Amino acid sequence: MAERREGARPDRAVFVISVAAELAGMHPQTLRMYERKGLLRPERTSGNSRRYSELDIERLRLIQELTQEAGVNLAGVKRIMELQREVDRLQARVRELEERLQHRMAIAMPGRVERTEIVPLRTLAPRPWSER
Amino acid sequence: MAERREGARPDRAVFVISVAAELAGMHPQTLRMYERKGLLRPERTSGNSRRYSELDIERLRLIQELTQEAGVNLAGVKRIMELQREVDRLQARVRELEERLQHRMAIAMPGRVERTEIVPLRTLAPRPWSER
DNA sequence: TTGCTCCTCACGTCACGTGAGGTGGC
DNA sequence: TTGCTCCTCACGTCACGTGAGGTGGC
Repeated sequence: MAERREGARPDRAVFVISVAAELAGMHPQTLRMYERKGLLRPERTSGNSRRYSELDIERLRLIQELTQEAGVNLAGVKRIMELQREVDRLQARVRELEERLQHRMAIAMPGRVERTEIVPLRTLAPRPWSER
Repeated sequence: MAERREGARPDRAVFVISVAAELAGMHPQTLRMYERKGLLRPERTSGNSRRYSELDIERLRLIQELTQEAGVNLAGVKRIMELQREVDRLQARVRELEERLQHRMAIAMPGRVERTEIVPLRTLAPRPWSER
């Protein structure tokens, strides 16, 4: 198995504030303000300098889109990012449940699975688990 | 069957702007501004006056909470209300899917339903639909 | 030393809320 | 007529972005 390169990990804090600001197209002071408002929390070195990850940069770009294109203020951005996480979580849960139900339907109606719908089982024999 | 009283319907537009503003604890001009920003859309009478429903009042109270307590601006409120609708929709979908799956499990394991988990069907006889 | 980092303070700009002012219809 | 409605305009306040200024460590 190949070893994962550490440099490729998007949560690895590798950028100093000047580089992060350049990558995001922002003023370094703006990044400090966003942190003060609780919008993101870059890591700190032992010398107390900020270190930003690739994920932090993505977060900065999202903030930029919300503030500049949509005109949302920072309190709004914070709430929106929280809600977006909730949406993502729920979407994953829906996918998981749909897959389980699809799976059940495949047992109930082998070869005729098109949608997850409740159907009467009366005339249908379940396919044994061991034959799957 | 009893007839539903029309006055009780929360989507019925019954309040003129001065009353709606009083109920929401706001200035009438503020309500007009919110409409201009697309945060809510009260009905209009044939004479072009606004008429607010109970649901509109609830929406106004939500806007008030987001702006005054959380400090969100109106662009943010708009986006947050859209995302909240998406969250509500997804939560309902999750409940629906969980119920369906629970139902399937009840068929597979009568009397032993605790969690929705995939289990082997090999040794279990399905409960006939007609007996439910 | 140079060029970064840290922080605080201040200022220009803009959004928001609200009041004034003038209009029109029940 | 009175009291509402409609609208636009203007002003005070505050948040946001950014620059200055002074500090400290690799």
